Amino acid sequence: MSHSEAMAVREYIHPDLEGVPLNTALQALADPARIAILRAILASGTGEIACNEISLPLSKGTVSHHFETLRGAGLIRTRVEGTKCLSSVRRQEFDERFPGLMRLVESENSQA
Amino acid sequence: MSHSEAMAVREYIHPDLEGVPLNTALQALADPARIAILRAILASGTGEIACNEISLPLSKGTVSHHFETLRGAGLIRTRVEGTKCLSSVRRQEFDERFPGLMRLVESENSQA
DNA sequence: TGATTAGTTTGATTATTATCGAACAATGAG
DNA sequence: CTCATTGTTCGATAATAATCAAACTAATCA
Repeated sequence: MSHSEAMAVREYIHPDLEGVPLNTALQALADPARIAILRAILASGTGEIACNEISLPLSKGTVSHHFETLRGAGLIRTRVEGTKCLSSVRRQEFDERFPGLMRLVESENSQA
Repeated sequence: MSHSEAMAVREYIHPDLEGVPLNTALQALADPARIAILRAILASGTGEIACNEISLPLSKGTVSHHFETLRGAGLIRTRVEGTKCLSSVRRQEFDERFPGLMRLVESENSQA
């Protein structure tokens, strides 16, 4: 492909929270791996985390899939930074849409 | 079987809410049919409902399974009343364990 | 330009969950 | 006792969802 041609820059779709059904949010949260990802982001100093920064016993393809699911449910926002993609929790928006939900994820630190 | 022999009376197991992991609760709630059942109970005048009183496009075997799942997650309590089994929402206990969750189920009246 | 890093996508496989119909069990009514 | 009602359980199937490995894309670096 020529150097001067238009090159599709990686772009992420972030849904409007108002359009996210409760069921979608609950389904996204009903997986231990995704809960672990959310907690890792929340626990990070910067509030942002890259896919490969979180250590889960999963292949990178699977981790990418979980990030995608969280994104689709309006739980995280992802931006491109060089070669990596930093994700943050859409805390305020999500809280407005589903009050109390994220707080539960945050406060439960025992089991899955 | 003789009339005087011990007859196993239908008995339901209701878990202690403290022992219910967040993940179990979320998974139980991540199904439109179960959300519909909870809403039907909450909307009923008595606060109790029998399996067959709720009209869903599902076989009775499947409905029974969903009630069982809700029971296992500590969301409902079921008692035997004659030939029917009346289920109610364990509202207060559930609210103490997972503040805000049931409220979301209750307030969302649009989609799934 | 070539190599490296980070993540995505695809295709296939496995695991889990939902679902049904039919058989079964318990209770109450005739 | 026999029948009707209400659920449960079982066995099988269908539909989802999770997972991996490998190929691919983009961006940076040397």
